[in-house]
Amino acid sequence: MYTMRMLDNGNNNTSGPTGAAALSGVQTAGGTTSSATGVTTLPGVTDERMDASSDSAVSSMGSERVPSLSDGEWMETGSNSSHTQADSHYTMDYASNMRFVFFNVSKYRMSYDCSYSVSGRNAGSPRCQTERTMPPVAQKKHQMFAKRYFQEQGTGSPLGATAHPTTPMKYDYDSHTVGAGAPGNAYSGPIEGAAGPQPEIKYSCSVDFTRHQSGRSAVEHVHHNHTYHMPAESSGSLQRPVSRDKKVRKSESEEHLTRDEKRARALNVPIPVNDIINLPMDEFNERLSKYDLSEAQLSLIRDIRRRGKNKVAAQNCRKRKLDQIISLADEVKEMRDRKMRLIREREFMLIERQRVKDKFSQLYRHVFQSLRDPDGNQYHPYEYSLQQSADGNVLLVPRNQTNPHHPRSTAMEPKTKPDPEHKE
DNA sequence: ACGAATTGTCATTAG
DNA sequence: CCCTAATGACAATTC
Repeated sequence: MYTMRMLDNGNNNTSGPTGAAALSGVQTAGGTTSSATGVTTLPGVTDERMDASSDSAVSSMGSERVPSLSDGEWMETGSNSSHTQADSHYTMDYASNMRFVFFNVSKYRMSYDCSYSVSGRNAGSPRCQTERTMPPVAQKKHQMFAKRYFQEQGTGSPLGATAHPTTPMKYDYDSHTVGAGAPGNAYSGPIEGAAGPQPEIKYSCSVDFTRHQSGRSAVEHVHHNHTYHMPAESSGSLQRPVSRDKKVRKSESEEHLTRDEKRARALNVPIPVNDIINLPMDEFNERLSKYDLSEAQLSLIRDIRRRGKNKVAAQNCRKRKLDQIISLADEVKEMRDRKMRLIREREFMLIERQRVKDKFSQLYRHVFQSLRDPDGNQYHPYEYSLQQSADGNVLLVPRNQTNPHHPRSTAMEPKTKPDPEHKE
């Protein structure tokens, strides 16, 4: 029975001391595993080889990332255009589909309602006794170096020779391969609302809606598929929208293959890519055990599974990040609104306070002026003031007896409310 | 040509 | 210990 671990071992064997192949550029540099896996092993398959190179991560990073090798190139043999029609259609289809889902989220190729985690798969994962060695981590720089090295040298990969430097790499990849979730969905909430009045929020709806359209011909637009993609089927075939027109050059099935699928096909991997990626470990291992797979195949399978899962994870991660940004934007808006409310409330309270103050002064004057000394004369406000004692009684206090610490307050602004009823 | 955005991948960490 | 999700970083590509 094969396990991922065994796959790793397989890599080790093949690629040497570094262990799991795919991961290290060093390995690749060594001209071993992956490149061997994806490319060299399959001499007869020219397309695949191109694919492998175009992919940023064939089983081992090193050689495969040859920018010059464009998927488009090998997909569209004889065409200088970097965009195959298939690509164009795909892009448009996808873009338009997601676009109307909306906002930035529309940018994500996979549907987001899929749960963030695919947990639960580990549960039944069988343990392998063989040692699993994480590949010594090759630094990315090194990996890239390796890749470029091959590219420049034209060695280690057939691609080097055929690569067309000016041909933009074309991704025919369909994320739906991963079979992640259902389309259209989450993110139906208007971001605009979230971002609210804050124009500074970078993620505005407008950005993407206009994207992908420019530069497309009217003809291409015709083929938009405004339906949501369904999760990939177990068959492993990609769910890229089927282009309904003219490209008949290659079989449609072939055109819609992802890079990994092409690689898998090149190595005659008997298990659908979708299954490789999505099957629970136990089922996955069970499936692997049914075949007698070469190390190259096992290595590729392992990489496909890893990439596939990580791709979904990355998409979820980005979606989540976007969610957080939106959420924070909402929070900011909410706080701003609250601040404005509080400011208005404060202004109201200040006005109210002044109003009560004035009213009190008026009452104070009225009470004070109504007081008379034994001779029937009014008390002079400079000589007396009204003060409230602790028990609530209002006292008429001579100014000179007031608390010296209190600045002589004007009669019009007593500290406490006088009680006309309790004069002394 | 240039920069921003998007996407896939790798490396790493944590559960 | 193994597997996987999460995530930062990078590179390629697109717009």
